[in-house]
Amino acid sequence: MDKIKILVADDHQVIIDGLEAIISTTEHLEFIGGASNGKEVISKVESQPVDLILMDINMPEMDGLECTAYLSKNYPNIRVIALSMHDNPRLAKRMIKNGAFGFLLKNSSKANILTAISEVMQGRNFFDPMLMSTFFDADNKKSSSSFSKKDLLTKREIQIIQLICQEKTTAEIADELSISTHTVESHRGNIMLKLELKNSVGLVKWAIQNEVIEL
Amino acid sequence: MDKIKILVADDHQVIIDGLEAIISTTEHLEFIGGASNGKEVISKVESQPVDLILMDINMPEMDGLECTAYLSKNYPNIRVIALSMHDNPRLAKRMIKNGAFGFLLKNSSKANILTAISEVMQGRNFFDPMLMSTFFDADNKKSSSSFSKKDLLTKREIQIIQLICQEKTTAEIADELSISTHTVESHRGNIMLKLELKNSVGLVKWAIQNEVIEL
DNA sequence: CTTCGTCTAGCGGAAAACCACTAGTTTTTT
DNA sequence: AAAAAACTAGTGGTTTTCCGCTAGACGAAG
Repeated sequence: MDKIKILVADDHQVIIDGLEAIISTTEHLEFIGGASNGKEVISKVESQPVDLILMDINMPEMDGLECTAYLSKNYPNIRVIALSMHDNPRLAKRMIKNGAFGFLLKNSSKANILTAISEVMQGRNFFDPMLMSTFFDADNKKSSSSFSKKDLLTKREIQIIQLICQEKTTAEIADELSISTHTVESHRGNIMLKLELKNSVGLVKWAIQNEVIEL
Repeated sequence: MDKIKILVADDHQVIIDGLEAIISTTEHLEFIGGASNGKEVISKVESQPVDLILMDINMPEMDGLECTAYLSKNYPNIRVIALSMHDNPRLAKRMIKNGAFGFLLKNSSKANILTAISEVMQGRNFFDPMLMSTFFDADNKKSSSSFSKKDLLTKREIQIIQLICQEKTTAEIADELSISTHTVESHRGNIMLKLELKNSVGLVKWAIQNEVIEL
C-alpha cells in the first residue's frame, strides 16, 4: 500500500510544523507540504496528487469552508479533515456539510489525529471526542444551569409567545384565549420589554433557542 | 490504583458475557456482575461498591433511562455509560441528560469500549464515533433530500431573508443594500408568495429549518 | 391587611409590515 | 437576438405590530 499523501493547511506555521512532525514520524503517512490559505491549497492539489488534507477553518484569502466545498466538488477523492481551535458544533456541522470527513481540535492528542486519519481514509467519519462533549453540553447547560430570562416570564406570557410563534395575529390570539386584543398586546409588550427584543422576529429566535417552542 | 469495579446491565445474557470477557481480560478493570434490568442494578449497587455501569437502555421492569436518573441522584459517584443497539441521537441526549457520562453502540470495537471506560472514569464524556456520524447525517439528509422551496428563491431573496432574520426593518435593509424600501418590500412580498407564508414569524422558522440562517 | 405580581383592559398614535398592482432595467438563458 | 428571470421602483391602501401610559380585579405572600 502506498503512503497516504497529506497536505496541511493553516495560516500558522507552527501548526503546520507540528503536524508535519507527527505525520513524518508515522509509517504509511507522507507529509507533502503546507498551505497558508485556501487558494494555496487549490494550487497545490492541481500540481500534485493529494490523498488527504488537514484543513484549518479560519484562514485568510479563502477559508476552510469555502475551500472544502470547492474540493468536494472538483476533487471528490481528496479527503478533508477540518481543524479548529474552537469546539463549535455549528462550525463542525458546516464543515461536514461542505464535504469534510472529520473534525479535529487543534489541541487533540497525537493518537486522536492518527486515528482520525486512518478512519477517514477508510471512508468513515471521525469527530474529536471533545467536540462530542460540547455537543451535548450545549443543550444541557441552557436547560439547567445559569439564569435565563425565561424565568422572568409568566405562564400566560409563555403561552402568548407560543401562539405568536404559530404565526397567529393578535386578534386570533385574543379570540383563542377569549381575552381582548388589548390584553394580548399588553402581554406582548411586556414580553418584548423583559426579553429586550426589537420585534417578533427576535422573539421567534429567542423562543427556539430557549426551547419555548419546537421548530 | 484500585481496579475499576464494573457492573453490566443488559437483558441479553450474551451481551453481558461478551463485555465480561473484554473487562476481565483487561488490566485495572474488574467485572463484578451483571443485571438484567434497572431494579437489579439498584439492588446490586446497594450491596456492594460499584465504580462504573455499562447500562443498556432498553430493559424490562426499569429501563436504562429511569435507572440512570435514579443513580445520578442517589449515587452520583457511580459513572454510567449508556449502551444501545441503535444510533439514535435523541435517545443519547436523553441518557446524557439523565446523568450518563458516555454513549456506546453495542457493535462498538473493544478499543472503543476501553477508551470509553477510561475517559469516563477520568470525568470526561465519551461518545461513540458512529453516533457522531448519524448526528450530522440526520441534519444533512433533511436539507439535501427531495425538492426544497429554497430552490425557488433567488440570491437576492435569500439575502433579504437573512437581513429580515437579523431583526432589521425594511428601511434598514434598503439602506444596507442601497436600494429603495419599495424594492425590499417587493422582494419580501415575492418571498412570502413563493414560500406560502403568512408573516415574518413564519419566515424566520422557515429560514432556520432550511438553514438559510444560523440560530 | 397591605403589598406585590399577574392578568386583565383600555386609549392614542407611530412605525412597520403586508397586499395588489404596474412597470422599467439588467442579467441570464435559450 | 429574443425570451425569461431577476432586480429594481413606484402608488396607494390595509392590517398588524409596536410603544407609552393608565388602571381595575384578583390571588398569594408578607
